[in-house]
Amino acid sequence: MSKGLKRLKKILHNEGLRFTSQREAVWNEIISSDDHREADEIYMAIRQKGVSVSRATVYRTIDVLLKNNFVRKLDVGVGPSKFEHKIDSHHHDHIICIHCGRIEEFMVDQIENLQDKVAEEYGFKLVRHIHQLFGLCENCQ
Amino acid sequence: MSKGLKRLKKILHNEGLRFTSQREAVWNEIISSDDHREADEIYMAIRQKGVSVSRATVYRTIDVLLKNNFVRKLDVGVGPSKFEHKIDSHHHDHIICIHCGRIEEFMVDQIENLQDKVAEEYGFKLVRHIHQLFGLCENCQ
DNA sequence: AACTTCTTTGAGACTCAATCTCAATAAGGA
DNA sequence: TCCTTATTGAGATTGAGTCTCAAAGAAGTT
Repeated sequence: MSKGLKRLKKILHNEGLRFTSQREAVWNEIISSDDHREADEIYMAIRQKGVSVSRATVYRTIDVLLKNNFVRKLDVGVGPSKFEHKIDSHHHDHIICIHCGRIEEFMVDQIENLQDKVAEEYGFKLVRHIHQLFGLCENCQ
Repeated sequence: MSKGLKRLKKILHNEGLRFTSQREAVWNEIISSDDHREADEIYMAIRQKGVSVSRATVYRTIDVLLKNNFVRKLDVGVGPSKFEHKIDSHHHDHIICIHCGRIEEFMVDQIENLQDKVAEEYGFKLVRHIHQLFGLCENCQ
């Protein structure tokens, strides 16, 4: 059994959930790509491969993965949310082209530290953050 | 005529739009509060005051104000977007309690500068950004 | 003021991502 | 294998936001 599958089983076990072929298919599809994809793209990709699954199950499985921090949800401000797996991937934020939709990832330690400081100042216990830069990429200016 | 009303007329003129009582009412309602309110709250507040306006017009007017940078849209991750006016208000980002919904504003020059640097690195011309910290406020921990 | 043109409004239909329903199915422990 | 309980899926539903289009109204022109 692959390392990834073991992780999925562990997550499901921790949540008291059952291991099903649908959940396995969603998991496999999500970890198979480093793209930022919407739920429907993931759903279609699974069906393309001949596995039977419903949209509802895709959304439900993504919710479980989100809750367990194996998937990151990305609201790009227009249209449906996008998702990316977090396996072997360190934290990063996004810079998004408002014209062509291109998404690049960035990570600046100093910003992360300043965020922590802000949270502390306001007495907040930080859980997550959204940091997205919107603009025009070099091809769209 | 108030300074605010003059501004509204200027915006409308610049966009080639007409000055109407509905647009005036939406504008007045928005600048009358420093809260972060959703479109429907603004709509209800206007009607409460006896002014007749439709939801569609509230959304349409907010769009005009957004486009002209007199209103900031705030997606808090759950439920409808919230709006706040930007009159006499400098730029800021938000730290949001995921339990009670409390919203505080913060602004760190250093973060803003680092963002500009990131955009430059990636060849992006920055248009706007979203920076939201989610966590538990002191009362909800 | 009256006329004309063209924008705006509003009630309600519509969109669409996401969630919910509930009967049928399947996981997994005994 | 049986039994209990979670899961699935087709389709209904939700809800924020947008669109439609006939009627109302703004603002320029005479």
